[in-house]
Amino acid sequence: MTASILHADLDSFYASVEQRDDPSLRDRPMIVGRGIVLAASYEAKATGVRTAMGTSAALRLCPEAIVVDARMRAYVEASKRVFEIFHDTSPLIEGVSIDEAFIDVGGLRNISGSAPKIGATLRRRVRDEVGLPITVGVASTKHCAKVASQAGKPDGLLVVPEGGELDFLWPLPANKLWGVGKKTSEKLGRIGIATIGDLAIADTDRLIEELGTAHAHHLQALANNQDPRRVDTGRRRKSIGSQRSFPSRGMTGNDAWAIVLELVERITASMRSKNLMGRTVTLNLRDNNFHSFSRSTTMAQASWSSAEIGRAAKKLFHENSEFLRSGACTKVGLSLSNLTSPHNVQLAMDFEPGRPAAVDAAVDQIRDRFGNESISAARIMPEGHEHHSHPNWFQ
DNA sequence: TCTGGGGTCCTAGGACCC
DNA sequence: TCTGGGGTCCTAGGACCC
Repeated sequence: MTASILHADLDSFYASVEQRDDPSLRDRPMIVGRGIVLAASYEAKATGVRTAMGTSAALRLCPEAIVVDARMRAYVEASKRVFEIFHDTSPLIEGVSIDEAFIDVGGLRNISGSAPKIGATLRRRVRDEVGLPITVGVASTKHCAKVASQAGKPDGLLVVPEGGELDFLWPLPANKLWGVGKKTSEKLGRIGIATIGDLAIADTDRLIEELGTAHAHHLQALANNQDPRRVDTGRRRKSIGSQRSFPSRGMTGNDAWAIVLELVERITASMRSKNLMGRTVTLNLRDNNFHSFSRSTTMAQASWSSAEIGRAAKKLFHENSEFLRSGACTKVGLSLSNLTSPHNVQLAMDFEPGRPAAVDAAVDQIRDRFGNESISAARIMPEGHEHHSHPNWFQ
């Protein structure tokens, strides 16, 4: 196994974009996000500020920090440009999120050189062409490359040589493993596991008692650098959703329903633009003790119609109306899963001049099946052009 | 420290089918 | 009448990630 997997991860992505676009923010502690910290510059992180911390708490740690609002459009645009460089580097790209990807360069040695050389070139290009710092981890497995990029931050290139994986991994704290968070960390701590090395050689039966079979085997394998997962270029989205939270209590049932309707519109518009239909509708709720729960229903057919999804949401809403009207609800979310991409449907039919009713009938059929919003283009081909396709019929 | 908004994956029970 | 193993689908909850 050769070290040929890159994990490329933009550093403090949102904060770096802000510092790039506004020179007055450079080399200064700054935070993106009011409410909670979405990203912080390294100058702010040096004082203990962390992502997902309340902004007010962050300002207590770092009173001189400048706080700016998130500009999602700028981040999406920057991300696109960086991913273009990724795709220019290798055809084998697996995007993980807006700011990170795995890149398999195993087959490129004769064309582009060694993985570390490719990683160095990639970093230089992202810096020169997009103006952002990026850290690259290089290793023989996805997991090790991911841990390496975290260890290499900020603005670094960390290569774990073939055969050196365990020397690299074992001294690190167990929570550096991809998939070990707060809860799992605590469980590991209870049985005396502090480092990845401890986990690697821990008694498996004891581990299973604490974590369950699958989780225990998975983590112990990762700790031993056993990660057979390949860079997967064909990953498809599994769910799509939107949510709103309300810091204070006192949301009425009408407020909540208005928000549900707004979410339905947002989500169905997004689904149509992405050519996705969904069949399972889930209502996610949170109470004033920060306890979350969900209720879902599966429709007979996938849809992106706001009317159909709205009906499903209404059913879920009514089933929980007592809670929603109590004023205890602090968050409402809606998501669609069981996603499919509908084929572009072309309906070709002949009809006699003077019988447009036949077309109306066909459009009605489509409306019944896919919902009103699915019909965004309908054209009557002039004679002799009947076979021209219209690939964006359902965009 | 009083906590956003977007996701993924795993588990487990029950219904239902063969 | 009571019984098996194997499979899929649906629902709910939880941990984790960025």
